[in-house]
Amino acid sequence: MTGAATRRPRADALRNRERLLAEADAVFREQGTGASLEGVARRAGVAIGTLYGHFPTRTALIAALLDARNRELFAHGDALAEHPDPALALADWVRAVVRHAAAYQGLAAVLAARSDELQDSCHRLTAIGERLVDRARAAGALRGDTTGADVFTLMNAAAWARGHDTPAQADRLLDLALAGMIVG
Amino acid sequence: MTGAATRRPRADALRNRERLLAEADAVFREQGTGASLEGVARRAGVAIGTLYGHFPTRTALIAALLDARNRELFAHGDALAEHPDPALALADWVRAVVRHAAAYQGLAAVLAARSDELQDSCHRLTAIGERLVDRARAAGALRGDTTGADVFTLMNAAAWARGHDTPAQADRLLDLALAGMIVG
DNA sequence: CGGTTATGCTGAGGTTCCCTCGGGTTCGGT
DNA sequence: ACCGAACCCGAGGGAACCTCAGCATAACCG
Repeated sequence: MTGAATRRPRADALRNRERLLAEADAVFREQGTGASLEGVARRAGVAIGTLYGHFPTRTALIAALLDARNRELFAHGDALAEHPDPALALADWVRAVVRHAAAYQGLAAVLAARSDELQDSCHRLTAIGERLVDRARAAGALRGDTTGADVFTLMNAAAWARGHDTPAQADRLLDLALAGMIVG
Repeated sequence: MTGAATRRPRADALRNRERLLAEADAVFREQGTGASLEGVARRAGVAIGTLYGHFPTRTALIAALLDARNRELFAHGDALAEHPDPALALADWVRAVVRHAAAYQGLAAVLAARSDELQDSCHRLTAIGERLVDRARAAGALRGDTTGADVFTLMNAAAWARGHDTPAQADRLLDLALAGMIVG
């Protein structure tokens, strides 16, 4: 029943998938996540139907792009859980995620929408954040009743600001909010 | 040369303009600033060309909508300049602008783009903010080198968060950032 | 009040993008 | 070499954007 002895995926399918991911990454960096998918397909030398065959949804495409790059971010987050200074660790984490999420303009909005297709990435992300928040709180380094949700909102807002203001200005906002969150 | 003895504007033009503004306000509240302009025109009982005749650009339409409602906001801001507690005044101002800018989802992005069509509204807005910042700084209520630009960025980011998260969550973010900005 | 003229309205149409789907193609397996 | 599944193609129907040539009508004038 379950032993479906599935056939090896076709070589051209793999090629096209990689090509699409590469071009989508480039286009989204240039024009944001709202860019034309027909343009992506064109640049990848592939028909539009092929793109939809691999990625039924814009969000699915974005999710695939993120998956490919999340390993190191997660590794960094796990390492930070051992960091001697919980407050610094949390701040470092937030800044890392913001830099990551600002890769494509418009990504923050996609993440904030919390669609099913991004559940995996988001879940892991919030789990790490939650853990760092708990540790910081235990160390008495958190002001008031700051929660993991607050951290998530802050990361999204800062990532959004990075795409609509100068990065330097967005970083100032981030510093401000972190100063309000973390007891010096 | 300049004495062109211009003719009075047509009554139907004025009617259509008002109708368009009213429907645009309703539609933008429901669907955000990205809503279909053809839908707005339809709801206003007017052809699409009429809409473009009055408002050559989506941003121009938004600017007209804001103009109509900015009087009270500006009045509030001017009143706050006399408030006995400069820190409270600044916080109040930020919160008021954020509530205002969250009327339509997507408005924050439009404001952050700083197009010429919104120059008037934005200029006045930042001027009031700058004034309140200066007063707060003079009273020693501001942390570090916080600037008017920081306040502007914060307002935008918070307004964005309001449209993409729960308002309550966005307000928590705002409180956090204000706590980081204002010396208790 | 009718005529004149500027002002404003209309809606078809060119363009871009979205997404689907039937038919043709190509690859993996034998 | 050949079968069948897996995959690719691209036309095409929708929606929205924006323009523009021609028509309608409101303001002005005598």
